[in-house]
Amino acid sequence: MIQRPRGTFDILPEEMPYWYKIEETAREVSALYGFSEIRIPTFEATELFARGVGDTTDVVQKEMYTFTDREGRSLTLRPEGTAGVARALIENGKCSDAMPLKLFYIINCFRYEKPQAGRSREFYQYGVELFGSDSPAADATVIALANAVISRLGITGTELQVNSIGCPSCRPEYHKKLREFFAANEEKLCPTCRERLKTNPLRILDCKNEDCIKLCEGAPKVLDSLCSPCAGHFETLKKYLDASGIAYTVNPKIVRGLDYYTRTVFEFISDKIGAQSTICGGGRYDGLIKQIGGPELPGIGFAMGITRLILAMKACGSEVEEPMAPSLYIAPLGERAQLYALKLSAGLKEAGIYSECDIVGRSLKSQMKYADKIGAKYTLILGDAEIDTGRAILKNMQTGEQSEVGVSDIDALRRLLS
RNA sequence: GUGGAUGUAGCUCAGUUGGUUAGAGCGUCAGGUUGUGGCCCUGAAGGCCGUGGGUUCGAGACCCAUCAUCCACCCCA
Repeated sequence: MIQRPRGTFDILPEEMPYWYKIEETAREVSALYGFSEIRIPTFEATELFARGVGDTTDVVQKEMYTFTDREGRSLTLRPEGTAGVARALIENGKCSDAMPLKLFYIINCFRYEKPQAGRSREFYQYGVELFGSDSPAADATVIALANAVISRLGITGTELQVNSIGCPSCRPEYHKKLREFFAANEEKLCPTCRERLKTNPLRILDCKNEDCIKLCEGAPKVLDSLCSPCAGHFETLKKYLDASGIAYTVNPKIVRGLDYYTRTVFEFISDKIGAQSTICGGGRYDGLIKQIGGPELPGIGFAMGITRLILAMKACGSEVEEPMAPSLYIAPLGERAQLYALKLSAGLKEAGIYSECDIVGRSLKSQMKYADKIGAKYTLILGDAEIDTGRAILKNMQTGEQSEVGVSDIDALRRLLS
């Protein structure tokens, strides 16, 4: 038995209603907000992610599926969508289009991580990117879109957390202050945080270690260290969110692990799906396009983990479409009837009626059982006598009622069934 | 990458202090007299007991390794 690779999963037919609902909702709401779909390659030049996502990040350092192709080029299975979308815009000259550019995508991504509830090595995300506006109104729009999708999916009890992590002009200053603060208290930090002190001191604020949490209480706050444009941006965003009636809490501890984020960062958190509780994560990335070789072009976006959405939908008892049940099951008896049944079934399908017909050669009793199991609304019993007379028995599977109907007129049959 | 728990039929699980041919329920398939489903009854198929070593006269049970799954850390969607 050859098993699927670790961290991958099969999406079985019985799960599809959830996927359909999410994909339909994502497309519908995106369209309402004026976002168009884009599809990008599954793999890209490794350098795109190294430069875009940032080569000090965990994602790039230890989680990428990188390989060399037959010509010796280094390629990487996309670990996220934003860098690829940004690349596609630059490469296709879209940066000169009318602004803002509003795009969404539904893709699979790959990260070499240890699997856990809500975390797999191949995962799916619905993401949205808005380029060409540095106004907090863009931030508010994107957050409103995320909020609308989540609520339309019937997911309740989520919390929106927002924060600002500053920009290239004020963040270094804050980093310096943080570093100084923690360096003075280094012996109180946990081992991983001592490591973070060198790599990314912002992350220390998010540590779950008790001693670190205590120490963080006295640490300089990001929001106090923002430059005035960043502070203004954040204040205005909050005002817009308030005006839109979108509830949020400010969490100065949220820090995104991707280097391209600037200013606004946000997460929608669910308390119902285990430790991987971020259902949607996003933020502003004003430097990204420039960073990967395009013009100066601000942007903001988010991504939602589809399997996490499904976990949350199930936890919330969100309703999804039932699988289609056939309107009619045709039970042929014998060779002649089989032939006739296939023809009849095809005719009904042409008329837009979902009908099933035995193709296994079962006994009538077994066929009845099967018709019941698949939820057929009616069953038509077809033997030699019926073909000769052109009239057969139609059984209503709910009431058990039987009546004789003509089988040569498909239109008449269709009317009977609907 | 670190830690904890768990691997017996398609699914959910039993399996006594190690002891003959490995069990149940659900599901699947077939029957329960002529061409009629749901309930009920009968029967069948389906397991190298995750894999590889070891201990033992004897291992599904014990030991070691390995793989996988789940949970948490980490990270993130």
